[in-house]
Amino acid sequence: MSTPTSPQTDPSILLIDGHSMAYRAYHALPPEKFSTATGQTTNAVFGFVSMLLTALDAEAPTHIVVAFDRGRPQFRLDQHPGYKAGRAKTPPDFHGQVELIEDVLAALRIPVVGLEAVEADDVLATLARLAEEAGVEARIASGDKDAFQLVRPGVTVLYPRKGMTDLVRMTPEAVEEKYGVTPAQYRGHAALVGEKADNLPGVPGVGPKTAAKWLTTYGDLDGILENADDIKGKAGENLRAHVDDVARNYRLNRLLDDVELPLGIADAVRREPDREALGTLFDQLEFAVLGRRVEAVLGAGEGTDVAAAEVPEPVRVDSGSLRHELDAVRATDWVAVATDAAYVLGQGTVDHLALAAGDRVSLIDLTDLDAPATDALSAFLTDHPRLVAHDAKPQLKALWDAGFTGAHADWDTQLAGYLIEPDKRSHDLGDLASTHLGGALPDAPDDAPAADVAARAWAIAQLRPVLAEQLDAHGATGIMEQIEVPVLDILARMETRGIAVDRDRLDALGGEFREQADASAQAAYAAIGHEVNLGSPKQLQEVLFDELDMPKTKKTKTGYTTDAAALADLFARTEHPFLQHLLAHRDRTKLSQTVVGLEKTLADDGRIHTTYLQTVAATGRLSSKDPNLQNIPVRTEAGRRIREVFVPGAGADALLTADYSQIEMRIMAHLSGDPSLISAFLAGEDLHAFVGAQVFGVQTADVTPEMRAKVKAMSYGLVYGLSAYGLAQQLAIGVDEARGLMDGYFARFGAVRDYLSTVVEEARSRGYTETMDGRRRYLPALQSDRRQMREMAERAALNAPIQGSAADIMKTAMIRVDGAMREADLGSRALLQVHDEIIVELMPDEHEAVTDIVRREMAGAASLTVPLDVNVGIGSSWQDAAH
DNA sequence: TAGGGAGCGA
DNA sequence: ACGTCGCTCCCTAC
Repeated sequence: MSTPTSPQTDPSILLIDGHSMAYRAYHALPPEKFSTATGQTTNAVFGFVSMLLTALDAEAPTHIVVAFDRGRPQFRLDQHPGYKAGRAKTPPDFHGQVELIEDVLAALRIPVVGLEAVEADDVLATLARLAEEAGVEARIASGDKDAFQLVRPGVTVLYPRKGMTDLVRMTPEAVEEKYGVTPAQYRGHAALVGEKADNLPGVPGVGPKTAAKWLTTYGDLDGILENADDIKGKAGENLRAHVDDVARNYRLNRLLDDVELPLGIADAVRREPDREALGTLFDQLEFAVLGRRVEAVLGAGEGTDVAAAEVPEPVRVDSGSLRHELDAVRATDWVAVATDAAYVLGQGTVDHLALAAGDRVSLIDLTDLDAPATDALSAFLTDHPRLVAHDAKPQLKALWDAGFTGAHADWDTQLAGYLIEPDKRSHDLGDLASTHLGGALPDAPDDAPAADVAARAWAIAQLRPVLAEQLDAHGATGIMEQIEVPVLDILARMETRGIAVDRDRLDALGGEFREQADASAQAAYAAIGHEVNLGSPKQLQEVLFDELDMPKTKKTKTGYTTDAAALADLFARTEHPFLQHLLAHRDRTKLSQTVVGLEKTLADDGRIHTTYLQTVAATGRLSSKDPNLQNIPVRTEAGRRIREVFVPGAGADALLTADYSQIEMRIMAHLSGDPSLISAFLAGEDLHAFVGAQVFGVQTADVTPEMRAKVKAMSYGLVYGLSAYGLAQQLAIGVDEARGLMDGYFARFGAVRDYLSTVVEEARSRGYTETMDGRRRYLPALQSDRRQMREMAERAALNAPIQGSAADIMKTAMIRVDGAMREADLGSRALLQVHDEIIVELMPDEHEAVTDIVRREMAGAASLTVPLDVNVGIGSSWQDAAH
């Protein structure tokens, strides 16, 4: 498609009637199918944006403006106070969507015009005239038929049909075809027929056909009115009786093409979108598919493809020239490294490696290097103190696999992007280049994939100083260098090592769960007399609510929930055995699936190698995938049996688990400075019993298990921004009782309440929250005037400093533990991290030393006003090591 | 193939 | 409307 900045031989302007198109979208798309997690309806936004993309794609305009109605149409109201009266009130969820559309347009850098007292179509009519005078083709996208009067050579109206992406091109010929009148006659046509939506009645009994016939006979409306007396029949009679109405309609439906505008055609030149803002916005709107369409339509910075234009031709390096090349880049400050590392069948491969420093880019074909050159490169990757990569972790693993065992990274542009914008879903190099370099990466030519490696290295080299400066501005340089980079290396080693699994035991367990699941399914079928897919919520709803006529549960988007809590509740009411078997089946299939997932990822070396993601959790936590080892069951007896299959591997003789005790509550005590909470931790008492005693006004010894459970739920809930309603829901108690509990809590721990409200207010005024180590999370939604979004952001603001500080502490602990074990020359290594717990594989004779190290280094990872207690256990399996 | 429902963990 | 941060599975509609 055409590029916004390149000169065009055929300039054209796309003029969009914002309100009419948004309104059409609102009614064209079912709102229930377009709503975000926060409950925001987005059907109008979605429809508008897809229409916009379609039009941009099809018309490739060089200029664009969107006009919105604001205030009231003064000129028409003056003449006809009833103008647009009686129109259905705009639905409440429409207005907010117009704001969102304006947000999208701002991110796309599309100029928006909204004038008090002037309707959008008058603005468009004026712009169409200006365009014509400037020799610019105009395309008007409008759902308002009045626009048809503007059609002429050089001015086309795009009128939406049914779906939003089907735009009919109304040229002069198309208008004649459809209405039997010329565009110039269209106003008269509309005046005769009338417009219900605008409360402008026409001549009774005169429809499009008659109006067209009269207009062709008499030329225009004046001609008709002059000859009104000659027109026969009922229609003629009606016309004579309604001449005033028709004249009024004609005056009112004229679009003004001479309103004063704040911009001209030259100001409407298309500009590069703000991709960063657009990404954030589309994330919020949950427009994943549309986001990709934007890229397809707008191109990833096509036309300003700085990277493509400027990336220097790489120097091809061979064994003979390698040393010289390494010396050349060694003399520079930072050196960017990129590879084509990939994993195939659990084995890392890497064929090409590119280095970039300043404007010099060199490309090395690793498969072509002789042994001395390989050694030289290996030494370089080991010793150079300023290597920067993008998403270094998988590349390091591949390089280690390929024999470059000392390869390391000192900086990572992906981590930098993450620290700057932790809420973003992905941090592709291409995205960073678009955002910070003003142009996208060139596509890799199919015939020369290695050229892409060179371009990536070059982009990384350009990005490092830019991102380093931003990191500084965000106060995140320390976190990058002291925490994230060292952790990246440790994670790479943990992943490479993996954790050993007793395969036979895992298989046996899977069979056992499968059998139990099948038995439960059979029992469930028997209870209702037929088979049904127990995994289908839809079919379950039919059974429960239609067939068995049970009371309806809480609504979901597509029906009524069949989740475990609802099923348990239904069982309490109906005691229908089907429910019990269904719940048991759910339970067992879940466990069976977990086992299958583990079996699938169990590598030939008898170990499972998860992948930790360091740049996805907005709070600073890690996540784990393929498989996720951070959600292995632990709460039920059967679930814990899965933990028994994780065992020490060859050479090791035990596993050690070490976890922080109530780290989030301790951080809460520290950050709030609440004296009661602090003294509870200092006294080393059972926290929940202590809090229970305070809240219920009894001795600690008299706190019942029920009281303890309630207080525990509340304490943790507070960290997440729990409401009285939510607490009531969870504890199955009344909202009043829940509120009483919370009041009692805050009466005793007042500093906690103060802290929580301060956190939110500070975040609101500064724009971000901060962990103890200064890791920020930006929450612009705190300013939102949409309550639901704002409250969600407020809860995130409550939680982020606490969850994030815990994450920082754990990362620091991992670095300290790893360092201490190496320092002591121990062979034991950490294998897994589960947020507040690490799992270490113990070598013989190292149990005591590692236990000491882990205790000391974890407890010492932060200094709080309360102690950081660490529980340690050793055993023959993950389960056995639990304490 | 993408999104929803469900469920596991901290 | 009503508790944060994640990942994975299956089903279903497209």
